[in-house]
Amino acid sequence: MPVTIRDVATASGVHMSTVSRTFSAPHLVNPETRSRVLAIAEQLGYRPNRAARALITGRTHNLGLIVADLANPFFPPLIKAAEGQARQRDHHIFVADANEDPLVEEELVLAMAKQVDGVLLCSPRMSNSVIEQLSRDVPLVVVNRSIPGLPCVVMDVGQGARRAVEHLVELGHRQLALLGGPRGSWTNREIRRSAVAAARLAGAELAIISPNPPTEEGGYAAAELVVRDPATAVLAYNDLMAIGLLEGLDELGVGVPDQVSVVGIDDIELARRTRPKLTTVATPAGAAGRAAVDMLLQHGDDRRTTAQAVLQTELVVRESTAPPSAAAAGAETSNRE
Amino acid sequence: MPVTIRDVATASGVHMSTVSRTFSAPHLVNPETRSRVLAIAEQLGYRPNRAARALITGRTHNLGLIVADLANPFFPPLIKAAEGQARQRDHHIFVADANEDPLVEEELVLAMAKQVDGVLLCSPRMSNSVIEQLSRDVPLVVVNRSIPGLPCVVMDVGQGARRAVEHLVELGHRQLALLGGPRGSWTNREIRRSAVAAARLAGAELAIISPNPPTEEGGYAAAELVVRDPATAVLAYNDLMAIGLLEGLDELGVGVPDQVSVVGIDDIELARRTRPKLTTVATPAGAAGRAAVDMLLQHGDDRRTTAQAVLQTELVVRESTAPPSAAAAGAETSNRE
DNA sequence: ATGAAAGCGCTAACAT
DNA sequence: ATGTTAGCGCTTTCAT
Repeated sequence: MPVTIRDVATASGVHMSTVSRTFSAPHLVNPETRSRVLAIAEQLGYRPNRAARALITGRTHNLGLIVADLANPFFPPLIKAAEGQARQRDHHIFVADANEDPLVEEELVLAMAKQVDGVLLCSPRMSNSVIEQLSRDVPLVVVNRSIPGLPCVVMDVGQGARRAVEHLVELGHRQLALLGGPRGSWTNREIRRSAVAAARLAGAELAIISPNPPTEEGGYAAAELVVRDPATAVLAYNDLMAIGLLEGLDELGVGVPDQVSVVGIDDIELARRTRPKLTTVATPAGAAGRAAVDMLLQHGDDRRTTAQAVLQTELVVRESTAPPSAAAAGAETSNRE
Repeated sequence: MPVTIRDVATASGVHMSTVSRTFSAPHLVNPETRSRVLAIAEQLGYRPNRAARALITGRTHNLGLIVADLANPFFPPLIKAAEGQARQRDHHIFVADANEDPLVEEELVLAMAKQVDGVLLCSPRMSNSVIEQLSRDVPLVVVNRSIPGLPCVVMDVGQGARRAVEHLVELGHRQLALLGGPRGSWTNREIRRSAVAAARLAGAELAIISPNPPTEEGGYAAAELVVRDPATAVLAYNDLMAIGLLEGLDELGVGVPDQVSVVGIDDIELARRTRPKLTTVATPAGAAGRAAVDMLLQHGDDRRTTAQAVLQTELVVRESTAPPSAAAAGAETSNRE
């Protein structure tokens, strides 16, 4: 039923190889023949079978993209940017959701391996060694994680976390809390490391509440813990958690930023729309997606360069941060009511 | 570099075909040989090349899934459910984002055609005829749209819209507005049709504000139009728009539900978290994803049955709807201030 | 139970 | 500029 290269060949009275050339190396075929073949192909509705072609060329013109969780609004902009970039380079992107599960992640890479020219691993939860292992089967570019020897695209969340802490300290906060993300997250470790260092440097205390699911629910559920802590300001692993925290605090009657300041990370679309609007560390998701695609595509030609792109982040101050209130400040000496 | 079936054959001292059988028809091979081959394959890290296998069997064990917009939170639950179902059936799902663009959509289907056993088209923006055309190249299941002769999974949004209108009327509203979605959306037409009918039946007026981008921005931007309209209650094309509208109205100092009631459609996660919590028509996205996968998979065996699954929707009343206020009710006779 | 051979749709030398 | 041939990695008759 599907029309093959052979059908086109017979119908246009040339050999298969000529039809093949018409598509993959047009300049090698007589213009007249070419247009005739093209016409027939069009008329027959012929479409080259990319899978069959890949079997021999070794290039599928497909890229795989695996994300930890499709439902996290941080990813769609990254994915869309990657798709746009890939399209420009005549490639297609197949997305798959790993469900925050390292095993699923691994299985997906293996399943994709032979059908794509490379895989973008976004915020992988697998161990470094598993990723290194996998990278022998298929070219990999890792996003949101740094692994020595592998091409990586990371956002400088460490710098972002530092800026966030500095911002809070400048406002007068001395008791901070960090709402950590999931285990196995490189980003989480980076944030914690920088936040701890920055707090120490500024002479502020930093309580760590961790691990938590990197979701709104996670932030929402953590609201109680935050309230029990003497912290007057909290930095969350990502915007989703920060937003959940906002809701949780509101539910508990704790005013933001009056009683507690909240900072997120990512600057997802929604961060502009909360009440109060969320102060957050903007990460360039779109740029990361494009960079990752570029690295994957050029990595194919030259397997030696394993560049590590570091993208800058930026603190966006909105309404969820303010100086600690007199009431809260007093809590350090007197008891809370 | 990649290890092939031939490598395994030589290493285990049997013929390729035996290795092949070990994987695709284990019962046809001697248990001893089988375990030996399996051991060697494991040790060599052999993975059958699905693409090569597909060339001959005609089945890739991959499914394509194309969504109108990955950034719409309505889709992730559907996608995740579809992936789960596919995994159970030993299939993988490749997702792609059509960017609300019919042309991109078509291109994606064509690109996927030979690499998947079928494609799930979610909320397609293409014309019926284009879809019908494409369905000759690759098995298609359409979600959120009804096309005669094609297997479809639709949510009964018409019934949902009717219930929403009835709910509003029961509360006492007589001036309603419908915030429509994008052109080319089957769902949009269904909603409009049912809402109009239900309003007429109930003796209420229904203004139609359309088309709008089916996004938060779309709803936000429409707030002004809503305020100019005498309507005391509005039904939005989806939750995203309803939430945007909530924000827009808030910005304009219009209280919800005190001055205007708002109803969404979809019941996305976020709808539970807005302030006020959104009254909405819940659509069973997960069930739709699973049903679509099932249809696609059984459709492969039996091309004649083109079932149309209709999934029920349900009105979820939360806090964004209330009786019209005296002030607003008075606006019909006196002038608004 | 296993081997031999043909071929899926296509491309890539190598001829001519 | 075009045809011939071989073969990518795998499955599937058909023999044995």
